[in-house]
Amino acid sequence: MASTRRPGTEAEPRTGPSPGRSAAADPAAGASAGARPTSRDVARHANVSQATVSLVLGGKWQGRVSPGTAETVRSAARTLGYRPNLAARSLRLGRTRTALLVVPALTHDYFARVHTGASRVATEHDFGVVLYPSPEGTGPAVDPFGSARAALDGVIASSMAPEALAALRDGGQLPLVMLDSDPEGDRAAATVNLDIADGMHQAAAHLLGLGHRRIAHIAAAVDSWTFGVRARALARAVAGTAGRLVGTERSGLSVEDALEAATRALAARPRPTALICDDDLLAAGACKAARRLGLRVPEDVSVTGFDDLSLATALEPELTTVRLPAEEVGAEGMRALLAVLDGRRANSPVLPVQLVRRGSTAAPADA
Amino acid sequence: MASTRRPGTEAEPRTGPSPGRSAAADPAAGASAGARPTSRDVARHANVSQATVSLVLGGKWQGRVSPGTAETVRSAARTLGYRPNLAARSLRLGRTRTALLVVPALTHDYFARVHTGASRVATEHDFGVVLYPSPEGTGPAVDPFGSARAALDGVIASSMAPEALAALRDGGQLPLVMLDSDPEGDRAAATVNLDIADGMHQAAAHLLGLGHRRIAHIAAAVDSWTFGVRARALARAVAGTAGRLVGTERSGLSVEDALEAATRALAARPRPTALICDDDLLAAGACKAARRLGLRVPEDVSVTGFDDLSLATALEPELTTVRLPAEEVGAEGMRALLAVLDGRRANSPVLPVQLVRRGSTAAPADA
DNA sequence: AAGGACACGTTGTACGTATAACCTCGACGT
DNA sequence: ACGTCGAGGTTATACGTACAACGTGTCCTT
Repeated sequence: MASTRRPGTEAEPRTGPSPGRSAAADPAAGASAGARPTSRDVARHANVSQATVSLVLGGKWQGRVSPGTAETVRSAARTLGYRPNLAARSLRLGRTRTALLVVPALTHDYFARVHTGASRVATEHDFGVVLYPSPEGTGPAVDPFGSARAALDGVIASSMAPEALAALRDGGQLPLVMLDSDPEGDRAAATVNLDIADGMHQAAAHLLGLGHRRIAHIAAAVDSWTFGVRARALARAVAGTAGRLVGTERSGLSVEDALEAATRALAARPRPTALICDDDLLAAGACKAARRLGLRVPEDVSVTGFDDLSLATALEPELTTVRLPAEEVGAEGMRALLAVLDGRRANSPVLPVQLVRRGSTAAPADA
Repeated sequence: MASTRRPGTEAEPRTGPSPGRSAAADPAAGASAGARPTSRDVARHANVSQATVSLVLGGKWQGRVSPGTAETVRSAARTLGYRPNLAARSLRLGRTRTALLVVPALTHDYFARVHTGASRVATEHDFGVVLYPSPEGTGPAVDPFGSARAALDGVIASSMAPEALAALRDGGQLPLVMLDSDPEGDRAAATVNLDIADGMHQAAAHLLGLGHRRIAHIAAAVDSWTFGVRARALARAVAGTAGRLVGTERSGLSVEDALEAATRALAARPRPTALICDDDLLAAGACKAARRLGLRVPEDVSVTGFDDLSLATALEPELTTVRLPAEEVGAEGMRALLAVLDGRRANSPVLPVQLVRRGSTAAPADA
């Protein structure tokens, strides 16, 4: 009792002439081997209707199709190598199971990791991720929904500037999950944040505990929520202690820029004994600056980074830095988006961060 | 004579009942503001047929639609905020204008740059790129076409191992462009390669020219065409010169692994005076190893890298390395794929590479 | 004056899928 | 003997778009 044969399903009657299709255009037509099989081909092969194929392969056949027929259909699909046409499915369902991930720059290790995490969770849920390499060269007015070729179900945006965010929401009324962004400006359905303030507190406390009293801040000159938090948290962490913030130098997010900024910071007299940097890239530049001034790290000047990029352990000395669970941020962002799309209540976690003590910090010599 | 009014286009006669759609399901229905506008909405707004809208917005209206009507249509589309439904378009056209990019790991700067380049060219041609984070955690048998949710027009694969490549081609009969891969195994429609051999020759010649005679190779323990080329090219470059290859240590593609490998290489007696590394990450590890052994770079041992990652200039001393035009590789790959899809003849360029001399190499002390 | 030829649109499909609504049996209770 | 009911399917759409094929008036040629 493998399959229940039915009459009347053998010859698929074409409902009418099809003037819109010139079959003579394709010289290879006639042989059925060329084109990709459709659900109708599977149906023909299994002696059932296309609807049955859809039911079986869609998993909704319980009590509507007999187990034997279901297995026949699955087997036919397998032998034909059937893969559903995603465009057709998306058109029918109005959903694409694809999310847009907007990041400032994929070449920054942090965002690459965020992508990895988001992509992993997406794959687990049969979802896709398409990247939007954020408006750096093309100007800020690029429409993500124009350039992202895929139809989208939702958006995950990391470290978005406020104005870019506005453009995003205007472009499409899609569910939005924000990463590393101001949780107050809640145009988002959910937010995933890191406890950046705590990280900065840990870094500052670490330096203060070592005896540092003159600390300079190498700040990222990027208009992003996360860097604002870092500056404020550092100010608060130092306030009321024996230490002092003896300068803030703003720098672009590159080693070269940071080298210049740190050189300026180290020109102050009395010289700061520690540089607290907004990013590991900046910390790398700070180390270079120190050494060019004839100062040793950490003996003459301590340096801390932020993010714990792979760079942190490639440098020498290895960077003391604040480790951010980047992949987890991406993963949680995707989970939140999936929850929203399911109509479930998405939580907006704040993930903990952890100072990692390595070789770039030590007690100051003059303490 | 702005627009030619026509009778009979006012009331769009619904061709029949639509039992497949329960309008009562959506409580917000009735008001026309909720849903995304379709080309038919634009047509209604502009008093033309949907076909005309398609012609105008598709740009194929020359001589078929009057300029005035065309402008009316465009204006209507603008005010309604019309965006074509990509799923429907893909279904109709059988093409998606989306390419799959397969890379081993996006967290490696090189591949992030390849993606950037490919993505840039894609955007210029109104194409999309979806990433396939290659089978590292999930095992090598993952089907890229199952996990990539988008329907695809073609595939660009970088540094693919042979067996993974086979799985790729079995999965879908899509045009394939290979990057950094064996040009002989031409299952690909086109290949984009770097002149890796020349790069290795430049590095070796540089060291030999400085007077180095005992050179060790820190080789990447990755089964990839590009690393095979590096090893063979190095052997050839050194053969017949006053220099000698005094050891090859294989290492995983991480700083930690490279540290161990380089430590082994530097344990040889007489000690090599130069380490030539397959990758900047490995070079970073080599520098760490040297310093832990009390050796200075470059005074006691010279180190060269490969790729010119951002890491190269973050280190101190900055790495002498072979610069690879990563973005250009991605861009050329996408151009080649677009050419193939257009039915044009795609060329398979071999891009030049350039040694960048920095601080990690110098003449040996004992020369 | 007749017959194109052209400009400017329109009507009608089909792409492949998912599902609502319908149909056809055999079994079963009364 | 006959309605009824459920199991196990089928038939008929519609999603939104891009054309192929087919009208219309209008002007120009012969």
